[in-house]
Amino acid sequence: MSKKQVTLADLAKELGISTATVSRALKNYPDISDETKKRVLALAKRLSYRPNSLAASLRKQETHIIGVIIPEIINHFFSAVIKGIMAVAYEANYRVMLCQSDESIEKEIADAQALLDSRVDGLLISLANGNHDGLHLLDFIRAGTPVVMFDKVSDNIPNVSKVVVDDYQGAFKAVSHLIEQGCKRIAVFRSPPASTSHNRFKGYIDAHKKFELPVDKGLIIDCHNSTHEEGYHFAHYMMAQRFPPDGLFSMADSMAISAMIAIKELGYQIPLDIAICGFSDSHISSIIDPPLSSVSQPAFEMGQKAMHLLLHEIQAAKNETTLSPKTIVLNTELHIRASTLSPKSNSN
Amino acid sequence: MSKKQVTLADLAKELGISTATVSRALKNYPDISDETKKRVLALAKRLSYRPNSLAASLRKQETHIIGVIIPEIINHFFSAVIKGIMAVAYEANYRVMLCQSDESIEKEIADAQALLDSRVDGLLISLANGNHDGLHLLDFIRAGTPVVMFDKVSDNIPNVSKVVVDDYQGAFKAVSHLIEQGCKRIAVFRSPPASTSHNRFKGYIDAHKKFELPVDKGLIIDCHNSTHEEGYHFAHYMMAQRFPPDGLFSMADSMAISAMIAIKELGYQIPLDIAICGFSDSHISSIIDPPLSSVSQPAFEMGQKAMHLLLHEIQAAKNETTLSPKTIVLNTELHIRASTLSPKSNSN
DNA sequence: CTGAAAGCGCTAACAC
DNA sequence: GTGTTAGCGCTTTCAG
Repeated sequence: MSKKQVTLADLAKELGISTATVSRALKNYPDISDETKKRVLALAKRLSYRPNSLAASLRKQETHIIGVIIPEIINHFFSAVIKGIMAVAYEANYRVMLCQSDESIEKEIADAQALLDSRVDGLLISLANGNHDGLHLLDFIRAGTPVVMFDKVSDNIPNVSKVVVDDYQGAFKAVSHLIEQGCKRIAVFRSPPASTSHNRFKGYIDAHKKFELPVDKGLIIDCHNSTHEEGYHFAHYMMAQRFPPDGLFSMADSMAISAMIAIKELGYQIPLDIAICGFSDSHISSIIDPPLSSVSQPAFEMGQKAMHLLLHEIQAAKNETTLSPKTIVLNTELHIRASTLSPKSNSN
Repeated sequence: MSKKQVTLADLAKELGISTATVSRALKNYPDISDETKKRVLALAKRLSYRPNSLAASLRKQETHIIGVIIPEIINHFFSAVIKGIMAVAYEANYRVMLCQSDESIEKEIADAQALLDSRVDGLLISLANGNHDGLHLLDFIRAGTPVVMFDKVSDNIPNVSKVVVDDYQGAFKAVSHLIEQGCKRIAVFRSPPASTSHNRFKGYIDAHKKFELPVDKGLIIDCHNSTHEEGYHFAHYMMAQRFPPDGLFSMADSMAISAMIAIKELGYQIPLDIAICGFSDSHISSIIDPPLSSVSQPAFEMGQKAMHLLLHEIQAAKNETTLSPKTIVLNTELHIRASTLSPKSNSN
């Protein structure tokens, strides 16, 4: 297809030297005379020579490419993570092959397989929702390719480092705050099965325990995909109950925001009738009316940290050493805004 | 580094046949006996053989990887485009190498170079801001690697297909609408130099011409990066003028939204004192108060179309044929909401 | 300081 | 239906 590329051999022939020398000259090896180096560089430039990374990768058994698999790219949180990953990757001279599982486990597996076949030097992955433990990642371990998981992780893969936020604490703080504001019946929009959702739910439960508040099972609402549509739908469902909640903890801002819209349409006041707290602190939360309280997560930093970890592991693998797996837990922060600042707390 | 991978040769030796046969068996070639095929497949599975794409790519001179360069990933528009790209790529069994220029021309050039060295089969790019014509892309053309530009494009590269939205019409409709609502002095937040910004500005000017409304140079506000911060800042600047505008056309929703916040804080009413229209129709526009009128762009579709075009060109390049470059222009739609529905139109 | 030669893992003529 | 062989373009011993 493409016009014939110019290769080391072409340069070598033209200069009457060996490809080995040309290769070394281009790579700025110490043992090459300035003279040859200059001639090679000049010719390479003149013929606009471009090294073939494929060939180098095949030979060196390393690609300087890392694979990234995320569930969904149209998502402020994940795009921020990717940005963090790419920032570090760029500095370290690594390229990124990006895949999106679309929350499908099958696609995630297929993508991982393809990345493995591409001989990526490492993999960064956030698991798709669902009760799967990511065992297909063992193929990477077996091949000696480092894997670092972030955000939605699995505990069933030995020897894998992870970067997560403290989902438990975040949820615990959020729900405790709601209770302190006087909420007695706090509904929860529970995201689909994933480590994050699991830990946040524990935080929800434990906050209730701490304040000795009973948990009403009827207020636990399981969502399938954390979309705006679901938030809207479940808000209606929730407020139509015989004893509607006076607080809502939504594990995703998207749902929290749509719920707010639905609730306002229904004629309820926020936070007077129901206080609402989200998770992720998307920029939008501070903008809507009333401003939405939310738990913020350091997405960009998560990407950076994950990539750094991976680079270390790649380095270690090169040296045939093994690092003991690390788990980095980043702090969440509860941003309290009007949607939870209830006068109820006074009348309490 | 990695444990020794199992190769075709390993399978061949174990089975006492040649690598060629193994290769053919795995690829389901017609001229292979069912017997051998079965044996090969079985062994491959047992040893969990994985093909080395690197080697195949080097040999076949095609990688089944496409490069994508965008200015910024934390951006609803661009992530939606990427999603469109990846959806089509996945179906066609292509991988995506993603780069982010961060609106830096130098980084864009470096990324393009790296992608070229990786021998991607094609490139999809949206140019970084600034008055540059993307001439570095000629390297791809020279190498016979197809390029398709989208959104922010350049007209100075011959033989390159493009996918854009009708920025001119979008802006023209938006500004015409503002004028019809009674606005007499319409400020514009002009995004940094780029094809999109250029065309939208033309639409702004021509709408004024159509209605024989003079353009006040003082109302043309040049932004550096279309951020929320800028929107906020320039809103203050704009309203502090001796004759503040009664309309605002912002080339980015981000700025429009922050401007709304600033303007409300200053005590002005929207749209009574000033009507506001944005561009991009981010989900947020329909949520804020008042809902923001905005010009929507079909981002996902843009990604799909661009990838389809690229696939065609890759196919053509393989067949040594050349397609005449195409430019696909997608329609924009003006979503009219409360931020521009001014009572002024009645008193007119 | 430079060259010869082997080989990374795969595919595609070309034989038989 | 299967094997032989020659590379794809690069890096890296090993020799000199």
